[in-house]
Amino acid sequence: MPGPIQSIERAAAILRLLARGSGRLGVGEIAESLELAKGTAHGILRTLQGVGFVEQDKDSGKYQLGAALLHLGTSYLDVNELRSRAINWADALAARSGEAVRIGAPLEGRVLVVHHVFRPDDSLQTLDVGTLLPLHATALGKVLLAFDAALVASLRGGELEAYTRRTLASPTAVKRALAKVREAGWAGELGEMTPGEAGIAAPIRGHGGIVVGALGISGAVERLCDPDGSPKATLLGYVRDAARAVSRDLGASRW
Amino acid sequence: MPGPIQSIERAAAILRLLARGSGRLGVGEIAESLELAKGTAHGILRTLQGVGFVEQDKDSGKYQLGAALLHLGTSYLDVNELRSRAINWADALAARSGEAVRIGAPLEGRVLVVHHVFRPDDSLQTLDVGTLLPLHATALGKVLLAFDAALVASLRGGELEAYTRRTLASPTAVKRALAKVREAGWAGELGEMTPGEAGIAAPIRGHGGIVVGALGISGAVERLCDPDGSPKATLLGYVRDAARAVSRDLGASRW
DNA sequence: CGGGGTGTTCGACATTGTCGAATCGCAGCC
DNA sequence: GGCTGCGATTCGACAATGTCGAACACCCCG
Repeated sequence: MPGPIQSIERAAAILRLLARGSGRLGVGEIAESLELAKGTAHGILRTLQGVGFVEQDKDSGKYQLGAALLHLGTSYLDVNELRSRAINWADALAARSGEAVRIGAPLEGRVLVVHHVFRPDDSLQTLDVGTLLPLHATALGKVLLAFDAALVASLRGGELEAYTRRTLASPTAVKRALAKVREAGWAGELGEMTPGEAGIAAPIRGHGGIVVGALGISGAVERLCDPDGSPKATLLGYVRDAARAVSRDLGASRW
Repeated sequence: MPGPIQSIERAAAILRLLARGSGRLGVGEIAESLELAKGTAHGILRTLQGVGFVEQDKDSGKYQLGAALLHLGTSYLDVNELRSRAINWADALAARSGEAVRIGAPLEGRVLVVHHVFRPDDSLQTLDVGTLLPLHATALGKVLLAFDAALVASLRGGELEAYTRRTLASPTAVKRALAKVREAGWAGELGEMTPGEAGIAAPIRGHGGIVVGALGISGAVERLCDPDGSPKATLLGYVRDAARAVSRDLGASRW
């Protein structure tokens, strides 16, 4: 059995590289980052440009992601079953809880937001669909970690960035937190990603009970938590109910 | 000078194929559509699956677009200068006009929506970012066609689908309409894409005056047009003002 | 239980992708 | 205005890879 096709893997690596940081890189930078010959990198970039996956700035010569990816990304949402099943429950949860709702699934060692319902008020909010959130510092992420040993194994200690003073930044602390999540069946997060913001999430299960995603709300600590820091029981109940409903829709039994 | 890398082009073709229609296809269907050997198609799919660009349904064996594309698509939005420059003007235009605002750029012979501001009311709306709209049946598309001869050349008569009874479905009709758009400097659309809905759009120019995108509003005919079917002068003015402002931000002079 | 259809695997080999070296283009500096 | 340096681009030899026909595996249906 032959392995994967090298040039396609390399092309994908270039696209992922361009999705990080400034998003604009020269041929030399790309070649160096991926340890490729400049001619090789250039050939791949020329082809990616031809198919619209990459664009080159005429002035600086730098490359960046191309427009064709936007359509592909959006088309992915159309076929994503987790999202299809969860949309209505997420809308209902936002209305019921009065908070922003997000649905996440694991991707590249982080949480990919596949659906985002704004908090139903007039505040200025930005859409998170498509963004990658850290696993260890979000309620969604902790849920995904708690029920996926392989995901935990892929998490390296060096990657436990401290976003705030409350972020769990040691493997031991994360491990302990995950045990509690497994026991409780939900995860909370209190000012660990953003100061003053809290989150509550519950697992979404698919066939056979495997956790395929997480559903959660987030908002100001004062609105989501009791003075002692624990999540408000009513909100927690809403989140778990919605997650269970989505799970049933996905074919999970008895969750 | 060697040509593009065949396997990368083929991989891109597979992804585009999966972005159409049902979005789920088997190896045989993909091989047949792209005139590839089944082994070849399978090898490419296996690699795309490995990098997260494709997923395979365990039950049916069908392939579909993968989660990694969502993140790449969203990252594209972050580096898209047209969108970056236009966001605030689009928000302002939505508030000012009370209608939905969209920004589009050409992609694969259609209009790619790169930004969408909802009509500022409580009505249920779906986000169009990432979707592809037809060129001939939308105000955005007519603007892009009017100022891009190559785009017109790529448009085939057979592709002029009649979405409503008012859609311009013949090359002659489209050509005449585009001449008027060039002369007027904006495009309108009246029930040609969706019955009862109208659109008004103006060109966004970049360096050297080249049209790089279009900015437009859309809504019910009664709100956008006078009884005689022409766009309301105030709304048209708002659209042109906003498009000009974005153009200036993009470095176009004297537009 | 057998047949049909689809996904997957294998290995020969022809074609392609890789990469070192050279060239081109452009900007900045003297 | 010319030269230098740096980054993008091109080229062609050739080794490595991607392709594809054939066979196999699996599953569903009659």
